[in-house]
Amino acid sequence: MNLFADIRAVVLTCLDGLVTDGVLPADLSYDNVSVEPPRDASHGDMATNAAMVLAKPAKSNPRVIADALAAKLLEDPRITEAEVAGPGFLNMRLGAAVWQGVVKAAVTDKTYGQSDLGQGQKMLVEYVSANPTGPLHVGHTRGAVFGDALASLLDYAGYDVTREYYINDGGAQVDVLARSVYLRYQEAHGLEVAFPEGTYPGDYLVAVGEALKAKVGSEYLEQSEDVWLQDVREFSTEAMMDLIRADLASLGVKMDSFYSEKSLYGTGLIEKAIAELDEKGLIYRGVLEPPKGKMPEDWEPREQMLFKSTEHGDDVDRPVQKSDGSWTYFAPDIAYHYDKVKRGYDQLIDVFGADHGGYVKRMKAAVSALSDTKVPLDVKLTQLVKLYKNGEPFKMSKRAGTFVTLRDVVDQVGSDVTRFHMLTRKNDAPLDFDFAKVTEQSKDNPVFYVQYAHARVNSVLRKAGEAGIAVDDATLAAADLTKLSHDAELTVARKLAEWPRLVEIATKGHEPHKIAFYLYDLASDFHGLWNRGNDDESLRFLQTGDIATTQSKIALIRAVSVVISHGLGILGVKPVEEMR
RNA sequence: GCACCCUUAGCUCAGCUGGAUAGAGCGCUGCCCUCCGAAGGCAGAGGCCACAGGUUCGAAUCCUGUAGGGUGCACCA
Repeated sequence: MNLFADIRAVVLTCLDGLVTDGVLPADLSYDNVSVEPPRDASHGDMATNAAMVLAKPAKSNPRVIADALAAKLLEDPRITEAEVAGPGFLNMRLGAAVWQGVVKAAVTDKTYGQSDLGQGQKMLVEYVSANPTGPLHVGHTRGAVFGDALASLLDYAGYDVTREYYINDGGAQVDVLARSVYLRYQEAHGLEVAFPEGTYPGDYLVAVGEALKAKVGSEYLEQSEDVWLQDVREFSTEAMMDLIRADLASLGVKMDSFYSEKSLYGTGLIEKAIAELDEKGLIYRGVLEPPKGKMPEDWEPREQMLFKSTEHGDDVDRPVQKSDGSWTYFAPDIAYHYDKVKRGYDQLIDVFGADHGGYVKRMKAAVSALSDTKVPLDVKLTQLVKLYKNGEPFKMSKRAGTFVTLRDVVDQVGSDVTRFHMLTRKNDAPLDFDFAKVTEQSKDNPVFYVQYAHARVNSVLRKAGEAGIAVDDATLAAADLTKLSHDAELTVARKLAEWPRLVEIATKGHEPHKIAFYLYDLASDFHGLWNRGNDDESLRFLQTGDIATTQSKIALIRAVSVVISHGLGILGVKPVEEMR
């Protein structure tokens, strides 16, 4: 059930009626006709722009159309008022029965708010995809939370979603990892080692070195790199992926698949992807212009194999092979996305850190070329996380020991708080993360504000149960909701009615933060109603001696807790039963 | 030099495919617990939506330009 969609359908039907009446010409497009909540609630419950949108193509006056439309709309029993305002806005008010219906739907329909928007389309969301060379840090955390919530949102809206992690285990950085682990391995054997520039000195590799020792004993000691490198590399990346999987698990992130870059090599997939581009005339040999402005010291013209990405919206063509004939990092990425297309996904989403912003256009160009523009790729960039401690900003630095890992964050503030907080900002805006503030339990902290609302509902249910009033969902579904008639109560129902619409808007924009903001608003309306009970006893949820009224009021707040738990579920946050 | 993102109240930020008098939290002022959890609520003050043009019935929203901030820019991933 989506009330706004329902009323829009009513409006469209009425418009057809106006065509029959000769007020409007036939074959007008209704695409731009919208039905939405007015900015100011005093204008009514819903407003439509139909008359203004159609006036021009119909060569008519918006007010004439609006007047005629208003008369037609009033024939629908749900619409109690239809008033023309301003230049041609049509404001509608809906009867209490409509809002009571919303409450009933939220309590009884387990799928309330879910949508068939996605039509079961196959959607691949790739996120995190951090190099397997160490633990995840705060930046990855934001990408993980964002990607995960986006995937859940799409799932909720009817897409068939796959969550995937791309393991960059094919490049030079895993060789560096292997050498670093080898040093720890030597150390485990009691040797003095130094960590030269270009190796990873992090403590987290100590255990890996010891594990390697446990596995191979002294076999690799005193051996040259070509003997052990491959084996140690595999051993180390596996260890790092275990670490990363555990990190993700601590945040409640569970991938459907891990896709290895290395697995692309030797299968001919890269060659095949490049050949496919070649067939489309998008591969050629050439020399790129030097970059403007900032000329690298060692720049010299080199002939390379290039991808004509400019034909698909990029600014310059991109190299797929180095001058020595080996692949650039871009080539396996092309092959990987080629594989995504071949696996039959209807839409792709990549979640990258902001430092990969320069990579977006070429990736889109590649997917556009490989899918003949049929498969859209949306790239979402997550901006930097600025860390604060006691109000003081501090920079992450491996050397200074202020490198903040995902685990640090989750251990200190918890998964729920981390996730919610990181979703209260648009993905493309920088995020402040203050360790003191995010753990604070007050109105200042949206997580607790929303959870408090949920807990309060629970508290009332408990109290009602103690008083011997049945409040299970079946009973509430049968409650006499006509008793819900006070405007303060209907205001909450109106907010509940927006939920399905909001899900669709957030889904279309790939913007899970809208869910977080909505939940805050809903919680706010609920807290407001709660406090009205202080002054007006008739607005308290528990009405002594009047079970029917109590049950109707509890149905309303139960509906609130249902929607809150759905919403928090999308964000990956657990609704709490009581505050501690 | 080029590309992408950002600029809205003192601070941190929302603002839907363009819609009516631009919203919230914090901070500031003042109120509300013999009453379902005050971890909450109500009210007040506070804005030239960076700037300049354009598009139209109508612009914080779309387009162009300017200024300021962030990020990234052959043979690294």
